[in-house]
Amino acid sequence: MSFVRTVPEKDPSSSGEDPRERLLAAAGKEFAEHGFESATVRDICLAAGVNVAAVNYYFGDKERLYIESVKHAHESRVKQVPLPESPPGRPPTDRLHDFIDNFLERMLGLGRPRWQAKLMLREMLQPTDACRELVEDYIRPHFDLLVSILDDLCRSERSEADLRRIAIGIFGQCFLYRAAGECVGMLVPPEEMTSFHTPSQLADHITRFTCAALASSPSRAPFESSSRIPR
Amino acid sequence: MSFVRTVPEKDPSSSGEDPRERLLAAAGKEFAEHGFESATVRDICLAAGVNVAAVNYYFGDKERLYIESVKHAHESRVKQVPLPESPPGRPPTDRLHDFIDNFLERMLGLGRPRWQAKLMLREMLQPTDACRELVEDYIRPHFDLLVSILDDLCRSERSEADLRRIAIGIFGQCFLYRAAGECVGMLVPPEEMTSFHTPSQLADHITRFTCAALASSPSRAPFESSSRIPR
DNA sequence: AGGTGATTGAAACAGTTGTTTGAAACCAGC
DNA sequence: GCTGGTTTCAAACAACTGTTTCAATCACCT
Repeated sequence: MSFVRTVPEKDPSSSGEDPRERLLAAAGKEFAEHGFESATVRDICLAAGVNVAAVNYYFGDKERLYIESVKHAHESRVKQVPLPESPPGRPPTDRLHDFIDNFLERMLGLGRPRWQAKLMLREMLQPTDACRELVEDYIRPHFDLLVSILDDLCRSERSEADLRRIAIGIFGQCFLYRAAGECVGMLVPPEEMTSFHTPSQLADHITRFTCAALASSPSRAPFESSSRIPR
Repeated sequence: MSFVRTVPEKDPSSSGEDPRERLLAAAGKEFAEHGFESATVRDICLAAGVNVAAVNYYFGDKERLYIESVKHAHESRVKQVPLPESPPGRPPTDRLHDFIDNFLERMLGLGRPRWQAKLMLREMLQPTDACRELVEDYIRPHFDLLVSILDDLCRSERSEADLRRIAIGIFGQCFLYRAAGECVGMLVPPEEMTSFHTPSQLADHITRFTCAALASSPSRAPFESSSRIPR
């Protein structure tokens, strides 16, 4: 069932720390789950174990609480998971694999708190004011690193624009599993899901696929649209 | 600004037809824009130009109106845009291009009503009961067709599982532009956006990229992870 | 014309929303 | 003990939510 809302329980970890911090954490989870409009301050305060008046006292109103919670999730995410660092001299092929593996692990891995990634995903799909900041601080460094790896990989034989397009394609392949993973699970047999679509298997596959495409030829071949079908 | 809600105006096209139909159309737009919980029946009825009591009269309650509007959008979408049909004898490479071109045009093209695709996207990201039906009726036929094209393309030299993984990768590349297009626009220079990331340019790129990867070698090479970096 | 059932309309229902209030409780420093 | 400021609390606020009511209106048949 999908129309029943899950009632947030008082988080056991929501005791001891300062209430402002607890509010930020609880708000992040609730906003990630329900979005800005549908998440209620009462649920957030219940989960944080504070009185409803606290959000007004510490943040003024719901909107500022939202912005602060997005920033907070974002910052703690950056601290937790730094950009992948490959040792110098490592071949570009392996550096690409390191990058994709790291990226997928962060998006799909079970270790980290899921709601942080979910909150950021929500921002990307329905951008609010927090989005631009998010992209510049968090997405772009990854993007630039990926582009530079790809540039090394094809020994600077491709244009910047082409590299960016390829990088976006790699993002997209990772992205689909994070955003629409449940639907992917409906398209693929279950046993295949657990054996062929784990983060590490996927990293191998995407790396292999990308390297194969880049290795084959500089830019144009082998496809050149022969005749276009009218749409 | 992103926190201000747009007030739905009475749609000029909402006159003449039967109110049940107008409700379905208005509901689709509102649900696509705001989601199930945040869309209000009053806004929907205002946009449809009917009384609030009509939703109870025709559908019983908000939830059944939602399910019917998703189905309705989905059905009219299937009628409008059939699967791409390539003439017999057309080489697999071109059939792949036809497919991707058609798929991208449907997701990004300006001709069709945007909210229908948006409503379906919303279902994929946060599946409700309508999702499974949506995947089976709408996504899977596309998916199966793509897999069969890929199978022809590499002359059945790859396993089903491998083909499915490649097909999902293609979906993902198209998907990213639809779901997070605004963020892509922040990563790429504006002039590049209009000249390198149009649906038809993208279709060429993705087709070329995929063909290059498939052409290079059956399965394993050229990447084989040499040494793994611990995460 | 008159009657019958389907449809519409304005108003009201109870419950929830974000926000505010003003009095308690707390916790220093004296 | 008391004092002054900070923090918490239950209660109330007006606005909005989905839903229901019931009389008014409409279209159609005899």
